[in-house]
Amino acid sequence: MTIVTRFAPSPTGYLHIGGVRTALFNYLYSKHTGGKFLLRIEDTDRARSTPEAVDAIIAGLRWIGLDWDGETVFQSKQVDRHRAAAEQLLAEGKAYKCYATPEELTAMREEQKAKGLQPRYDGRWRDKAPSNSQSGQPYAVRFKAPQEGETVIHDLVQGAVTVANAQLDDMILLRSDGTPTYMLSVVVDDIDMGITHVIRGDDHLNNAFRQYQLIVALGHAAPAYAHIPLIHGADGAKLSKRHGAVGVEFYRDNGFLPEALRNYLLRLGWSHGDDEIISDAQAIEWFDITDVNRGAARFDMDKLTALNGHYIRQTDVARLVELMQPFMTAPLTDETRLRLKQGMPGLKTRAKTLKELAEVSQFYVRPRPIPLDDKAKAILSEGGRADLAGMIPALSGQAAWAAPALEAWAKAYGEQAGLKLGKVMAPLRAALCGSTASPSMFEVMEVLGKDETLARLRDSASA
RNA sequence: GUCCCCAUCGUCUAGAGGCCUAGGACGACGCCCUCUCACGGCGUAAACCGGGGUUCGAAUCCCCGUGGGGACGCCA
Repeated sequence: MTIVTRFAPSPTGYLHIGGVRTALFNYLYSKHTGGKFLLRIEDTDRARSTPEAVDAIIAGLRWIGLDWDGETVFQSKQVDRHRAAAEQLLAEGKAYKCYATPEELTAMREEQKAKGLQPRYDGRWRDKAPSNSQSGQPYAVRFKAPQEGETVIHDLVQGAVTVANAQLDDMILLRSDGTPTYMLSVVVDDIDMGITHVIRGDDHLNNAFRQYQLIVALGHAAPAYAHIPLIHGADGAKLSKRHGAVGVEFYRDNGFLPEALRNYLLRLGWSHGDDEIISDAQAIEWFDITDVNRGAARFDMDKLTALNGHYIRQTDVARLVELMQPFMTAPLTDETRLRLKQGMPGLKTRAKTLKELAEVSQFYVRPRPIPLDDKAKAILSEGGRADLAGMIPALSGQAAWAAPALEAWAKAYGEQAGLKLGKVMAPLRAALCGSTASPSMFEVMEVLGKDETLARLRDSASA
């Protein structure tokens, strides 16, 4: 049997980071088993679905690198199929018409809550034929769910989960305006798409019982279910908008690498011994849905950031220069691009995000005179300027302009001037980089070149 | 409230009854490397929610409690 999984987000504005993990698990499981991974947009909530939101989901999946098989399915285009399924159940006596109004049902639920009961439909139209007064009125179609016994889901993650059928009420299949509900749509679409494994957030676990019954009523075998725990925020509650960074675009726009996010998300609720850095190939080889933990995991930005730093260090220089460009304040010229490529080995160990990488790289691309931060200014005013003035003539005569030669020069100069090496380097750093943190100054001087180096030093010495 | 799920360092986790004096990673702290900041290396502190069982033996199995989470829509 070929395994077919799907990711079925509803387009509500952005691609939720928890959704990305769900998609990742679906993707990985299908790849691991040599199956297919499908995408279905659950856009049946006409009020909330927008083309922009659909685009955000697709762009987000592309960015994170989760490709799906076949055409994207839009649930809204399948309504005829959904409605036909409801009609079938109605004809078979497995569903019935309910004439209760929304107001009436709200009142019913209020009453139940007041009595401390679980609010649920009381089946008032389950075995009742409409009277004459109702016959022309709008009605909803409800599923005639079994009321006795129990339903058990053998969940691949949660294990056997049992619920008493008495707990489940008769869900609505078709609204009074004739449109299908989510419960009906998922089931019909999963059948039509040949989904064998439903891997989704465990906020759907309760729904699974109803969907299972519905599928069986429609005469099909139920798929295997795997309800994975939700991602929680630092406070332990379901990750939501108030936690801040919930959309994938946040991570993309703040300089995270897709491979880092993938690796991080994979390790949330799943592990392979003590392995932390896991390649895509290893993930596909090792991942099994039954190994996913049952407890929810909290999202830890620090760990993601550390992982991102690791992947940045792994990434080759040329790719980093391209990736960091959107974070640069000005477009690169041929000269600055070359400097960045040459300086990148020293730059990339100093940044954990592309955004930071762009920041620590600024001094290579800024036009003279480069701005100095407060600490750099302090170094220059506390004697640094005079030290620089002394170095400039000596450096001007330096012929071999490569890091090792410059280091030899600096040591010799320090000895001769009675300055410790650190004392020689600090003003150079301040003048050349405008700060007190930088890559090795010898490397910086080499990359900048003699002319630019001396020009910057003169800028500061004379300021 | 009712139903369902969960429970190992601050966080992510390893752990399938003896391998556990509980391992790794992030974070924290200290040291080393060093022209600064990073990177890297070394090290320290830090956890089995509580109570009962079962067993020769329990982080691992069972029960109860407690705590946390999720679901209870003519939303998806």
